[in-house]
Amino acid sequence: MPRKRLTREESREQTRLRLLDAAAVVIAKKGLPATSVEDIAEHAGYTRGAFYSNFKSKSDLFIELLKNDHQSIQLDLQQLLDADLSDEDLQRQLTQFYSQCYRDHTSYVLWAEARLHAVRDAKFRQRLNVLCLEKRDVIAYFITEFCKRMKRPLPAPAPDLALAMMALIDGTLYFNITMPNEMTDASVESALGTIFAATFFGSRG
Amino acid sequence: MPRKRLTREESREQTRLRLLDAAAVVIAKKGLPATSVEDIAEHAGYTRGAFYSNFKSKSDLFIELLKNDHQSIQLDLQQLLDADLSDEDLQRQLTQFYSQCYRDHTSYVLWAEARLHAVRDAKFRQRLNVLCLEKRDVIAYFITEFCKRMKRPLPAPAPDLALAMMALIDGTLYFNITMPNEMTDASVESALGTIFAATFFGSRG
DNA sequence: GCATTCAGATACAAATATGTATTAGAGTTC
DNA sequence: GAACTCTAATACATATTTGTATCTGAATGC
Repeated sequence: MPRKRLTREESREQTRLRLLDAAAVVIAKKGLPATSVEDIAEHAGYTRGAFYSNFKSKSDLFIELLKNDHQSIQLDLQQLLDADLSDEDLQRQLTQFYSQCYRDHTSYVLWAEARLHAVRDAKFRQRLNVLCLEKRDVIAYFITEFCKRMKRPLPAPAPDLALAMMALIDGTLYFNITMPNEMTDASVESALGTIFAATFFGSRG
Repeated sequence: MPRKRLTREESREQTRLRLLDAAAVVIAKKGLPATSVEDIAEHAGYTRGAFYSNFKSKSDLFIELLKNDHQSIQLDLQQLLDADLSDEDLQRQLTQFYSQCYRDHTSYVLWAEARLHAVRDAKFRQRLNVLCLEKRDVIAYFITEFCKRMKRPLPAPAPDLALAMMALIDGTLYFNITMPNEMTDASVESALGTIFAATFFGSRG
């Protein structure tokens, strides 16, 4: 198998990506603080030299990792909300979206790590909040439009509701991950569905 | 100032408690994995010798810490729910309870650490789930009774709703902690109040 | 008050982390 | 293809952490 000869830039980019991928796996597995730079480099098939030549620090790499994940989530979500679906389809799609988006738990754990890290590191917190608020805004806009379409008043300020929904979904998925027998997939759907419907329809739909 | 002469048992118990208190502070500040046994001992005014003579491991101490916190929360909550308050008072008290219970952030952070640790450590997860489910049961029972009193059907299985509410509250408080300007105390009250009311009253109360 | 016992300090050995400084080797330029 | 340049490996010096093994001094019991 003839291995393609890479240009310097290509090669560097490949290294970067491999380091990022490796970091996601290792950090999800061991946790951000317990993950050494060497762990990441080694798992990617390099040495620490490669790491320090591509990133300033572990924190630096981590925020980039989150940004990438965030962007792909935002894209998926935006796409879903923009598609002109019937209410029924939309609800089904949204439910599916949220039960899939953390399917392998990696992404969930990374964001949980991030939240915890943010509590302690003000600079990191600011950068993370930017991402969270972007997500909030997409959801808030959707909530607003949805209520408009349903000809119902907003039951509370949309941005507040959006953050609350993010909280609700994330926390519920946590229970789904750590006690799948107590919070089954069906329970997630039922609980979230009930609360969504009650909040935005005013009664069970 | 005549310092009381302590018996061996008293002295040992004091050491234990001091280590636990110190651990809460340091772990909340630096995070569980980043906190060394030495950090804890030193902050309590001892050396590692004292630590290892009182606890098997950091994980061991940590679960004890959580148990203590859990017990005091359970007690407060139980007391609140058992008191025969008017619906209005109860709602006010509950709101206050939840905005106070993480007042200094320490407790919140410890539970966040615990959740993350639980994702990775199966043994720890089991022990933590016991605590979570105890809390869930108290809340589920309350939800059931409340709906009965209101003569309303349960909108979904009470245990599922209880976990969802725990998720909602915790996550919302997280935003309140990390972006207090975006999720103000007033926002917390408004968002939680709206969702509670919608879910359990079927309309805004 | 002397011998005993136990809480906690001290000493030690092994492992792991970090960041930088230097080096080797492959890509680039002409 | 020779000089150059950058990526990533290697070497190094320093700092932490861990658990255990041993020691000391203060409570206990006779």
